[in-house]
Amino acid sequence: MGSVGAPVSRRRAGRPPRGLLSRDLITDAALALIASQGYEGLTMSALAQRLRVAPSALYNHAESKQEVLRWVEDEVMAKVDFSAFAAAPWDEAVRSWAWSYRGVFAAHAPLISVIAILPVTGAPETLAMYEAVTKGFLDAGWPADRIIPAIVALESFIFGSAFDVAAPEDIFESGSLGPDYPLFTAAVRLRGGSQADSADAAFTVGLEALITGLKAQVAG
Amino acid sequence: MGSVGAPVSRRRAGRPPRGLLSRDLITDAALALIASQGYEGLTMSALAQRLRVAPSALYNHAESKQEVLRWVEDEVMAKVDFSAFAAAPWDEAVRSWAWSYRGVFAAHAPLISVIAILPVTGAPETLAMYEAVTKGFLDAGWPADRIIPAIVALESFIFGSAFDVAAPEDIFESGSLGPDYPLFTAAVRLRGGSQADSADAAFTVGLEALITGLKAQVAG
DNA sequence: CCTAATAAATGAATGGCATTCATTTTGTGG
DNA sequence: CCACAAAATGAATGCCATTCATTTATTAGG
Repeated sequence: MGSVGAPVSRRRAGRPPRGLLSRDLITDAALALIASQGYEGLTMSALAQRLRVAPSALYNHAESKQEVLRWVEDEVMAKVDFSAFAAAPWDEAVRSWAWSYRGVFAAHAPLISVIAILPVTGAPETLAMYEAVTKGFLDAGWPADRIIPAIVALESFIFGSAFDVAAPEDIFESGSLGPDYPLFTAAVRLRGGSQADSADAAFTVGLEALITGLKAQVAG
Repeated sequence: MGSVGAPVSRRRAGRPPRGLLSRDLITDAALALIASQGYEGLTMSALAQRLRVAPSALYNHAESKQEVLRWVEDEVMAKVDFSAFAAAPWDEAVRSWAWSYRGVFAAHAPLISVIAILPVTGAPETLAMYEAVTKGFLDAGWPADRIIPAIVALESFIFGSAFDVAAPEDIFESGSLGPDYPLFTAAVRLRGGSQADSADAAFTVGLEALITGLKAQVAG
């Protein structure tokens, strides 16, 4: 081994004695990369470099970058806390789950456009969440045929709201055009606090409205 | 294809007698390209080809592809119908606007991640919509400081739902893992009709819940 | 224990992409 | 009329995901 100081001791071609890669190693490296460089930094080259491997080696384990993204997705989904559905009353459980869900995906916004149209097949963490949520609805007396639409509606709101968290401070600044839109401009001025606060406020408003409205639908 | 005559009569270098490009021409070509090839097909090369111009020529008019996307965005936003806010009662106006909004963006899902965090500065069509919506809320007796959060909440739901429209038929198919998640699998089976129908059903459920819930908040 | 098949690595392409730049030509303002 | 700005071409550039031939090691079968 490296007597020479070994700048980056090259590995010669050929299968190494013990495997250097696996789905888990790749997924972990991808998550670390995303955490430090964001989704822009997630390239197959960067991933390979972090794993001290040639980029082409990744393709012995993953079919494509899309597949790596799918692995990341399921791992991220596992961070969503749905435990409240096992214990708390329905509205409290929905509230707790939704806030956790939004928080997790606010840090992974680029995944949303992928995840929202990705079949859950082969994503056990995702399925575990849906199972627990479904059970929570059933236990609260929901008719089975109303559950999936309600979950989808909540998820849609959560995904949309996750984008909002990343919005810049001046998202509603109309600039020089302001005077042409006086009512809107005035309403925007009434927002207090930071963008994070505004996003939280909008999320609260929407989530509480959904909870109220859904409850009313199922009661009626 | 046709005869061999004049394959693509090359234009020689140098400024042409009359300009071949403009913001409007580029935007229209981009929209046409998106309509026929989707967002994958929207490349600077393809755009240039459609405009019968070299790719580098585009950069005399647009700073980047991102800028072209911003032009497209405002054009797309202009298709959203918010006219109901001028005449109809509040809930009917919200309903009409939201359905139109979702419909427009279902065909432009890749724009959502851009638009959701893009300042409205310099986007007159977008501002016009916000102004009309704000006026509709005010006319319905909403307190000014509650309007923006409510609009943001509705928009979040609309954006999230627009993704859902493009979801594949088998999005909730758990495959071989099915038996491990019996409640969820059973609930999914109760969905009738196509994915489009399911998406519509979820949108109806969520939108009506939001309308009910928001009305309750402002009344209370 | 040998051997054939398979798995997993390297490194050198490939082709597509957005973008830049030198160059050429033309329109325009002083 | 002339200098400069504007708008085109075409040839790079560099990054990216992905493929392929090649090499080496492990493993399964006889």
